[in-house]
Order: sequence, then structure tokens, then C-alpha cells
Amino acid sequence: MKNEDEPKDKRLKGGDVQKLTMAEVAKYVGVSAMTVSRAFRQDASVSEETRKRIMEAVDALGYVLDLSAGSLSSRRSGFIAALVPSINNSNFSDTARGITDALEDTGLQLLLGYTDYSAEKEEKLIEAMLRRRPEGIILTGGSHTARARRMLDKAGIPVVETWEIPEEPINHVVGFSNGEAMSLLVRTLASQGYRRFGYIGGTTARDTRGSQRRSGFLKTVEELGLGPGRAISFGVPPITMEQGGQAIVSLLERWPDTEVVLCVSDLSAFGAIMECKRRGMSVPGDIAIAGFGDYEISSICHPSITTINVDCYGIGRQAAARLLDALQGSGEATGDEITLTGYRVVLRESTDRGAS
Amino acid sequence: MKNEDEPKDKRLKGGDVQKLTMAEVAKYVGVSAMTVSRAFRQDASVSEETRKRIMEAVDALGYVLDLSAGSLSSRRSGFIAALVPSINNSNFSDTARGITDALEDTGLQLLLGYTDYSAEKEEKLIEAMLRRRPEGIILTGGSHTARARRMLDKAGIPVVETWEIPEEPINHVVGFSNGEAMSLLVRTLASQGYRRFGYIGGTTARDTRGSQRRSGFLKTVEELGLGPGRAISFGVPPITMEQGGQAIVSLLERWPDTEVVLCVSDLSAFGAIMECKRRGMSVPGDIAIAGFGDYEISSICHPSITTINVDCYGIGRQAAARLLDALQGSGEATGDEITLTGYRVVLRESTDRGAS
DNA sequence: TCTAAAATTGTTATCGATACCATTCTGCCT
DNA sequence: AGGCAGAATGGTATCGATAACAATTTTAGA
Repeated sequence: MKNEDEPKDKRLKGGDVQKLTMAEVAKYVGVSAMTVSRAFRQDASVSEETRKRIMEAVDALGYVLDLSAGSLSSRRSGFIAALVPSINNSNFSDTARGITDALEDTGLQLLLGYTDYSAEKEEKLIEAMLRRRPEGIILTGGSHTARARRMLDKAGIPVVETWEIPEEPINHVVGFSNGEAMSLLVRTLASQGYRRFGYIGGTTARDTRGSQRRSGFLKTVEELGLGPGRAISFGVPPITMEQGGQAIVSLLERWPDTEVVLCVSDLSAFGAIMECKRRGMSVPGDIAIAGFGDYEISSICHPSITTINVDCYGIGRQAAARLLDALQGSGEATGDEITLTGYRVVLRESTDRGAS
Repeated sequence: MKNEDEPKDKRLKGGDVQKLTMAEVAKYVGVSAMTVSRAFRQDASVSEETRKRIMEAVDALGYVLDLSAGSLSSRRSGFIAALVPSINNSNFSDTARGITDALEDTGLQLLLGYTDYSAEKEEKLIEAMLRRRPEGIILTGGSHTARARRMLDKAGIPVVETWEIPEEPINHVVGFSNGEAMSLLVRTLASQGYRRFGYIGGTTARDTRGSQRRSGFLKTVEELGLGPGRAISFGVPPITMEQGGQAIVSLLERWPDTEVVLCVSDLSAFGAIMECKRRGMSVPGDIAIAGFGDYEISSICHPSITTINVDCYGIGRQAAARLLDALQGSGEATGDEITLTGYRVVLRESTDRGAS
């Protein structure tokens, strides 16, 4: 509405204006637009010879298909939406990568959004995504605002929740129990003789996976009769390496005789270990530390870090696969399903009782 | 074409089918569709009272705007495309985050793609993106296939190349000279007395930033009269922590008296340091090691790692800002510009001559 | 050789919102 | 009172491809 003096031909460089339409390609070749449209699809019945001529013309003219027009009439957007808490966290970027890979050659494109661990931001993003009419949507976690659930329900598209097992799944689930995984780690370390357990995590309000890990920890320590767990919260998720370092300091101030500290993620565990070393404490000699997530760093650093390996990439691949299933066999699909993904304890130097 | 028995009402849950259109909302409220459309936009002239009634109806009915229809008629897709080599690399995910943040509240949405450091994959992605008719596109690096350049040129949208200074920019550039940055690091360390320099990077064919860093290294070592640089290549980019460790082993086998090793990234530097420690070598006592990129890990780990800090997030923000400029002031824009982003040497323990 | 079936191509209507222009309605100034 | 600017709203054409169906050509079988 403003500053509209020049015609409509606003551009930057010298190339031809992007005004080519399918109809013009069709005229150039001497066929109908419909035939050009068909030539762009695999399954469509177009003679090889015609397709070849059309594709040559497309090349010569520099035509690029316009999917926004196509998706309107075909009622298929070609989008899959996925929301992750943070893309700077390699666990989630691995999941995003898994989704992308699974979508390759399906003609579906990934629309990625970051929620910053906030349900409100997730709600806004879900709406923004739905405006693009995605054919399916992948979410992280099972905690959503009421309006978000309503919108998803109305959208009538398959939904996959990942990375945890929601109490009330919307539709499909691909994930694992963060609480049980943490519990397994506690039990494993307890069986090695550790008794006085500490825990480091972020403030729990936003990060549901984090709070599940925390309560898995507390519950298990209790069950094993190892007194009340010594848990402290430090910083808003995602808790950084630096915060991990600060956290262990306050934990040890409060409970100096702690034997082993479990952290909500490898990143905070790494920060904690480095801080200990800086203060002249030996890990695992003076204190043992474990993480969660099996980030690359944990197998490389010294001491290497005991952790829970989670199949981040697989979660992405399988979530996308569930979505594709749902889109294809929409008829006979058994409906909502829970796909459990594996995890395993990886024991490394940072909790090695025999080490110095 | 296949398995199409049921009507058209295929869905999963009980909610209403997503068949609501703007016209139905309009009818419900008793206005025209056009008025509903206007109510969804900020600037449009609709009386507050009408807008309120419309929004209530939208809420009640659960209507979600359909942008794919809108973008067709308005000829504005609302998309910005961005291609990064890898999303698992925190440097690039920081850039992606910068773009996302800069786009907030502009009504523009980010379409993200991963090229895997491959120009061919980039070409395919560019085409896939252009099919969505983005209003602008952000690329990493200045190395593109001929066809990619042609497509971009034809598209008639602003293009921003980032993270380096291409010899022949397409349009806008937001980045820095990787060669000069590495050169600065070499000179800084040389001024501290280091003489025998080694270099670790990936094979150069694909990673243009990596090869610029490498040649910046070689050139500067030469200029300083410090003999031929000792550079080795190890693995395809992005080179991992583990490969960094393997690389330094072969480097030291070949040139045992190397005093300081610069790495193409902090990740490989970290891997190299850890491998040295495992082998009983002291860093920086026996050998000094530096990285590039100032990843979080480098300030936390022990020893902390000397590196080049790059404003990854700022690159994203500024790239998006350039794009927004170009989209708004399309008239008076001075056209192609190069925005230099800063970098600086961060000296840390891993190259500290005084340390043990 | 002829006919039915299959493959190929064309025609027209349509997807759902928005641009553009027309119309109606206020309120205010001379 | 007349007139007119500006706000609010409506009507219609259109964006560019594709679904659905029709028409045509080719192929294959008897």
C-alpha cells in the first residue's frame, strides 16, 4: 500500500523477472498446461518423449515449479512440521536430522520451529505451522496448552509426540520414559556401591523431560533406601556447561560428602567435571559424575563421562516413519500407537570406582 | 490415485474436519470474506468492533488462517529460505537461531535446509526452496554450482551469502575472511614465540571455509619465514572430535617437534587435546593447541582452548536484517553490499607459554 | 482387420484467500 | 445545507497449479 510508485517489476539483478508460469512452458512446447504439470510428477502418465521435450523447455526457460499454487489445488501442502525445544542442543538437532533424512525422497519438506522450552511459544508456533496446512506434525514432549491441543485436534492431521511418554497422548508417540531411564542409571551406580547420590538439573517448570528425570532420580533413590536424594536446581533449561559447574559447587557446599552426582544432561555433567578439576578435585576419585544424553563430548573428554545413550536420531526417523505410515495407510491404521525407543547406560571413566 | 475408496473425509480423531474457510467465518459473523481477511492483518482498515466480533467467531469455530491460499493471491509466500552446511554444528545452529530471532514479528517464516557441505545437495535444496517462492534466501559460503547461480539469478529475490567473503558475490554478503582470521591467529601465536606450526583440518574439497582457513595458515606461516607449514587433512568435513584426536597422532608422528597445532575448529582441537592427555602429553606444556569458532566447550574445558571467536549469532541476525532491508526499501537500496562481521583471537590455557 | 482396453493428452472448474475497485456511511468544514 | 474527505465494507476477478472428467490416440488381442 505504501511506496508503490514503480510498476510491478521490482527486482535487483538483471535476470528475467520470475514471471514464468506453467502455461507459458506449455505453449512453448506445444502441449497443454496439464501435461506439463503431469511431467513434473513421477507416476503421471506422460509419454517419455513428451516429458523429455517438456523438461528441456523447463531447463531452457529456467522455469521453477510453483508449489504454493499446486498445494492449493491439490490440497496437499507437502509440509511436515516439527517443533523442538532448541536447535542448539545436539540431541534435538540429531532428531531433526533424523526427520529430515526420513523425509528424503518423499516429496515432503520439513518446517522446523524452536519452542525455547516454552508451552506458550509452542502454542504460537503450532498455530503458525497449521496456517501452512502441514500434512503431519511432530512435537517434542507431551505438555501442551489447552488451545494447542484443541488446534491440533481440529487440524485432523497425524500428530507424533516424541522424546517422552505423555500421560494422555494426542495421537502417536515415539519416545521413552525419561524417569525410568534415570532410574536405571541410579540402580546401576548403586549396584556398584555408590550410596550418597546428588542430582543437578535446571528449574523444572518448563522442561518436562528434565523434571521427569529428576523425579525418576528421587523416586529411585528413595526406593533403594538411600535417604532423601540431594537435588538442586540451577538456571532455566537448557542448563549450560557453565551452570553445571556452578551447580556442583553449591551442591558440594550443601552436602560435602556426596559420592556421585547425576546431571540432567551431559553438558552440565561436563561443566561440573571441569569445575571439579579446576578446584583440584579428582573425578571419579573424589567424586563421581554422570550425565544424560551421550553427547559426542562424553566419549572424548577426559575422564570420559558415564551417561545414558538415547537414540536421538532414531527418534526423529521413527517419528517421521509413523507419520508417513499414517499418511499412507490412512484406512487400516490401528490408530494411536506408542513406539518405545531404546536407551542404555554407558559406563565410562567418570564413575569408575577402581580409578584414582 | 490408489486406495481411494472412502469419500474424502479421512481423518483420525473425532474433531471436526478441517474444512472451515474464511467465507464460512464471514457468513457466521455476517460480513464478507474480505472483511475477515482484513481483520487478520494489522494495517487493514476494519472497525475495532467488527474485528472483535470476527475474532470471537474465529475462536469459537476454531478457524485457522490458510496462508497457502493467501500467498498465492498476494504473491507473497511469507517464507525466507536459509541453507546451512549442518545443523548439528553449533556454530551454524547459532546462525540459524539469529535468523529466526531477527524474523520474529515480521510475519516471515524460516525454511531451513542442510546441505551437508555439498554443492550438489545445495543445488537441489535451492530448487526445492525456490519452488516455495521464498521472498529471500540466505546461503552459507560463496561456492555454488552454475545451475544454482542461474536459478538464484532468475528468482529475482535478494540473496545473502554468509560466513565468508565470496570472490564473486551474488548479491549481499554478511561474513568475514576465514583466511585472515586464521592468519591473525598464527601471527598472534608467533608473536608469543611459537615457531613450528602444525595444522589439522578436513579434506578440503567440500568445506570452503575450512580450505580458506588452511590456506590462510599456510600463507602466513610462509610469510613469517617459519618454513613450510605442517598441515594434514583428516576425514571429510565436518571433522569430528574423534578425528581431531586421530589427526594429531599422525601429525606428531610425521613432525614430532611441532610446537603448536591450529585446528580447523574447536571440536577437532578438543579431540586433539584429549588424545594428547590420554597419551600422557601435557597441553600446553608439551604441545600447544588452538581451535576456531569459540564453541562453548572451549571456555569450559581444561585446559581451556585458545580460539577465534566468531559472531555466529550476529551473522544470522545481520543476514536476516540485510534481507529485510532489501525487501522493504527495494527502491533506494544501494544494491549489493558486503557486511563484515567481527572476529577476535581468544587466548586461553591451551597455548599459554607460561603454563606447565 | 476390427474392437476393446490402455495410454496419452486436453478442457474446465476449482482450491481459498487477497488485490482492486466500487459503494456506503460518517462527520466536519465552509 | 451542501459537499467532500476518509473510514468501513462489499463484489468480483485472479493468483498458478491440479482434480476430475472428456477426448483422442495407441496398443493388444481375437
